[in-house]
Amino acid sequence: MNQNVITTVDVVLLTLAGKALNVVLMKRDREPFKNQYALPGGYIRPDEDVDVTAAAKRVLKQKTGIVSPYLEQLYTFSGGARDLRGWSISVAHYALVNESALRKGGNESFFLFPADNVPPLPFDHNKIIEFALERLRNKSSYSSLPSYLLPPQFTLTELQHTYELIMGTKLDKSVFRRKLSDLDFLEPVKNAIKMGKHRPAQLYKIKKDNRLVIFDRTV
Amino acid sequence: MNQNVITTVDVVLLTLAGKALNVVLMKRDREPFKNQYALPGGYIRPDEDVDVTAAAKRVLKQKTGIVSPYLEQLYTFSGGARDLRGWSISVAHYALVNESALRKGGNESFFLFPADNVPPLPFDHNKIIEFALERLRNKSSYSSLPSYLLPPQFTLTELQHTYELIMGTKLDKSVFRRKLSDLDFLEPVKNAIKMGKHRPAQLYKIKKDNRLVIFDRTV
DNA sequence: GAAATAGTGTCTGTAAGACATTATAGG
DNA sequence: CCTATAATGTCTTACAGACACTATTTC
Repeated sequence: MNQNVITTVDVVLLTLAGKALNVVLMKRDREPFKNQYALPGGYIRPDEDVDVTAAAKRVLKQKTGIVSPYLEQLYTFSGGARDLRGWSISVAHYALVNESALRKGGNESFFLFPADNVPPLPFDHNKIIEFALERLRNKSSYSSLPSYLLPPQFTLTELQHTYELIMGTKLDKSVFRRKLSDLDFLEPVKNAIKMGKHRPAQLYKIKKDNRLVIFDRTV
Repeated sequence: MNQNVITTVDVVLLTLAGKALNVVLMKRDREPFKNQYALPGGYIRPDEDVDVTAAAKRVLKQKTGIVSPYLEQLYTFSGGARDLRGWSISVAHYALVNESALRKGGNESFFLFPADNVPPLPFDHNKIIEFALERLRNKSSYSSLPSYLLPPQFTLTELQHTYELIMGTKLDKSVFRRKLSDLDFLEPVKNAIKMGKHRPAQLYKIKKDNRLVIFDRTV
């Protein structure tokens, strides 16, 4: 049975750059919309991919060179209207990476755009990005998700600023730190101090290595 | 380009029956797993369905006769291992319906099973049901979602019991009602009173008709 | 010492939880 | 009257928010 459904994956890769949340876009190397900016995406390959998330990881790696520490299925976009080539499914994913890992691991073929100011894109890619941002905002309010945008070690102020940036709200320093210590998912890194023209700051890392921590309260 | 990916939808239809959460299952009318219980599901039909959610609604209607007041995309399950026929995608949805609407609108070809005691099912259908229950539990804690399991009019005690059943926790009556009135999404139905061998109870309905209400706090 | 940021302490208001009390039906 | 449930009130505690204060570095 041939249903003639095009099956693809797209990835919304987000990172912090220049004190703003940025989306990674690529110039399409083929028709349709050749040479236009779009999300990294591609066909599912049943012979290579064990499931759609594996497909998303493969596509991200092949197109950008990046292996993200956090990648999650977002939503499945579908229909006959979104792609000229026919009725299609895109299982969209989103991923987070810290900027230095992106600069180091990436193959330089991609471009960063401020997440709140993305140009009009082909297909329904603008909508997919909106979904990703909404998911990120929601999930950040009750999890350690924003830490994937930071390097492995960071100060509490850096973490707070990241939460503030994502959620678009100011947080009180004292309240934020009280909650963090209640949530008990960070640990100070011995002898790791961030210097500056002021009192130095203790560096922290996530306790459970590289695992998303879900809180029972909001930050 | 033929990718040979089987594209399907499955629906986890949940309802309240006998003071428990129940899943609707059907006996499969074709191979594989003919005559075994499974989730209502079917192929996506690009010529009929505008998107996957339309496909899920169509499949649910055709197989069970039911049009659910609430149906939401859940998660996309995929891979070469889940279906003998080949590499497949199932865009799973979940839906809620109150029991009397199910009895009235349904075509009697389905079966109810307690959601916490579903028999082993073909494909990854047990896993899909687990996902649906987890989503229902999560979303219920901060929304009016459980009201879709109740008739259009209900008492506050019935609503509270529904929340308790879904989330598996006891709630304090006074606290629950205080929060509900703060959340301001219910309205009493004039002259609608539920009688019994005790003080009669006021009947309520959701203010915004048939719309999911998201709270900024938990119930 | 001044500037800048790190890090902690204190007060207050509000909301949640526990529980008691009153209200209103049937028998 | 008793029983059962509806509906509301009260007290206490916990936590969020606001803000002040202290600490430690560079210049």
